[in-house]
Amino acid sequence: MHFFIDVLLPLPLPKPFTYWVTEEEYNFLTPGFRVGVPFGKSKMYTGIVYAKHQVAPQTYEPKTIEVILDDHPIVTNEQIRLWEWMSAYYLCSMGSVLRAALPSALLLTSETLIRKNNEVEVKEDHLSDDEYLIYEALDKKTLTVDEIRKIVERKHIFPLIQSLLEKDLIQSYQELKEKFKPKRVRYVQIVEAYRAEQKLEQLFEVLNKAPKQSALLLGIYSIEPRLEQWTKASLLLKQTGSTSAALKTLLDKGYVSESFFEEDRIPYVPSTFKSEIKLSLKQKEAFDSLEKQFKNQDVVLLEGVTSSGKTEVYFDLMEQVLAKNKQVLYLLPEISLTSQMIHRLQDRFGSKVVVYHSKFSIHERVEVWNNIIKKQEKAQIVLGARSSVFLPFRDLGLIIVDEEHESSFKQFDPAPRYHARDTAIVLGKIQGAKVMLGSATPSIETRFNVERKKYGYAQLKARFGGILMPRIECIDLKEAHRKKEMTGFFSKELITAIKSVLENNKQVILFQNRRGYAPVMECFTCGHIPQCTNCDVTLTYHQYNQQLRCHYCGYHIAKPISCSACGSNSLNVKGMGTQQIEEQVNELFPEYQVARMDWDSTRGKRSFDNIIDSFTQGKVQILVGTQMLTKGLDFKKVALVGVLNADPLLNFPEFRAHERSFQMLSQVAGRSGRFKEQGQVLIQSYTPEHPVLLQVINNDYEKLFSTQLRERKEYQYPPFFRLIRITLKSKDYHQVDQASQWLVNALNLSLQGSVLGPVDPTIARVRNLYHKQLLIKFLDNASRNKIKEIVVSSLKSFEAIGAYRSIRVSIDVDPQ
DNA sequence: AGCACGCCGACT
DNA sequence: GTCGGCGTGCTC
Repeated sequence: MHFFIDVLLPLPLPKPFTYWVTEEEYNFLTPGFRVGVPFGKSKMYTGIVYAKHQVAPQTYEPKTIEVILDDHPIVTNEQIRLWEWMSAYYLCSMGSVLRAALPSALLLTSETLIRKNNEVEVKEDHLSDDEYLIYEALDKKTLTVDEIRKIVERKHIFPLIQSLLEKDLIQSYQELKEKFKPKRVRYVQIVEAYRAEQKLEQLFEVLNKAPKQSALLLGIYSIEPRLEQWTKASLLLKQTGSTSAALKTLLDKGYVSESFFEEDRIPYVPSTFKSEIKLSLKQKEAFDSLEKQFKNQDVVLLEGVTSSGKTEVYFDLMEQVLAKNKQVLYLLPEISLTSQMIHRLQDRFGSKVVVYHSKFSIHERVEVWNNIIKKQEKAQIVLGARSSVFLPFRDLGLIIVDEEHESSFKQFDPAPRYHARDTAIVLGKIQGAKVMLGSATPSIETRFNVERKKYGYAQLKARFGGILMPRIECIDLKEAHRKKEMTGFFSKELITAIKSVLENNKQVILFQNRRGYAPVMECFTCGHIPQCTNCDVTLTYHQYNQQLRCHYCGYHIAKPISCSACGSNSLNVKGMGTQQIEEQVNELFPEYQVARMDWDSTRGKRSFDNIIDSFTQGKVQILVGTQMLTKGLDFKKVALVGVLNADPLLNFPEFRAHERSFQMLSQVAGRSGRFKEQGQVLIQSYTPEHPVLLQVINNDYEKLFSTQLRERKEYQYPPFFRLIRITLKSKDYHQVDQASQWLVNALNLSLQGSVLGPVDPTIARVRNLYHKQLLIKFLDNASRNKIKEIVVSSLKSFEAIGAYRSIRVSIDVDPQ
């Protein structure tokens, strides 16, 4: 009898790989176990058991597995089902899904180590210089391949190692390294023999000339009078002000013993929730309506304007699910995961909340993973960014997708290019959990699904505490320029409004969308703008380090003094970056403090929190920033929001541009007047009569929705049509040009001309690769599976063409 | 994804 | 000649 397992590897392979196992291993293993398996020439990989069977492969001889890494499966069956859906829906390999799903610390790979063979005598004159160098270095310790590379300062060292192996002078072996290490904390206690009162007194006498050691013993007693208990060493040292040297002496003398205990990296946070906080009438209505909707629907949209207190409604809903002892997943876009939000949730639910997102260390992620799979109480609520849909939930009762319309829920690169909201809905189906989508400005797709009764609907239309919606006005930049009423980027009206707000001791937010307004350097003489050498983009000017940078490939040069095209010295910074706005604000309002917040100025989480703090505390009166300041933040004293130019947003060449503009402007506007008084919003634009601006001013989502539906239908876009975008990349423009034409033709044979392109994307060359895109459009009610089958089979024939072999293909289902 | 292999141009 | 570049194909 033969026994086999199919193993998923974290590589973009088309299917699982089969390995031999023993009968015992076969009986022990189930899908979801981690195994270490040999793969390729020398590598060892971590894989996940996908299936087990007794069918011997016909075309190859399977290898045996190296090791079983855990005593229980670390992936649930439900997760594997979600992975299967994702791989089929987003047209990517299971391996890519696996790689995205597991915290990297759980995916160990092996390292090849080289050691000296001491059994064999060496005749040194038989060795080349480099060989001798390696051989000598191995005297001291075993080396990794990388270390050897450094020693001989050569790139290709395989021939050298090969030759030494053949002479039997060295041996190579593989080592799997566990990356995750539980945090171990030192505890101490007085040894049993000295715990009795008498003995302890004697001990103090013995130590009367060692005051530091006595102090430590006293310290142990004062922290934990029950001497049979353990005392945390770090706490003891801190409270007694002792050094670890003194403690070591006590340990060496045998008066004290030590032990290490595993401890969580995620600290315990007590809940400070006071149960008398009750929902307002409006909130209660929304809550009841949600409950009612969930009786018949698995997915419900809660449409609630900014400041309406959606969060409190979520919290009460979560409370109900927790009472049934089920888990809750609370999804937020990455930029909304601010400490403000985390603290609010922890205040209410204490240590039941865990946070999971990209800023977490790989160790913390594994801890979260383990706590969830073990269904620990301390991980009952997961607050996380899009990748938290991959966590090993046991018994999920509710998923909340807040800011449901946010495009950052869609992963762009690398595969799997999944949308966390849509994935959450599938996850909800697999887990039997209800899904709540929350937004002030729902995506057209979601709102359309409400319309056609696929989703339930509830709303919360009044701002909490009866705060009025802000007063929004547009300022005509054409007019302002004609009347010569502009100072830099600021119209007269905006300046007056800012002045009046500041004089009333209130705060101002100035919003600059980044799109289209990165600062560049331009030559006044010839008009040349420095370009990236690897990509078809202009280089962006960064003031803080005086560099020109490419945002696509990272290429950078020092700020040039003269123009590289004509040699003149008349180079100037152009474009409206937040930096220049900040400078102009400084000139216009020198007596007030300005802070700037964008991806350039806000390196790291700390400086982000610092800026937020100084603004909330009123140390700063004017905040200039990009969309990152519109998310998950609550400022009480902001009376005016200024949008410096709405046009690039409105004119962005993308079918969602109007929807996006509405969402962004509404959200920015919502920052104004969050407390008692009505806020003011001023939007500068060259096209103040633009329909979307009117919709924003009137807070008329319904109008936006109906207009968008009409346009989307007419131009064949979601939600009526579905999109799949295929991008081909190659070093050779002609090759990619021909190849993309071939692929369009091939696809159109089966898809009756519904494939558009190929076109050059806005940025046609990135990292020296030329891009071509094609777009497949198909009716929403067409057979999705059939179309995807056609795509897959066409790509298979494509890859079989030798001339196109070096072309890289990526598929984006439901592109943003 | 690695990683080795094979073929090519640029040098000591 | 040899080193390193890059394109190609395979991995149970």
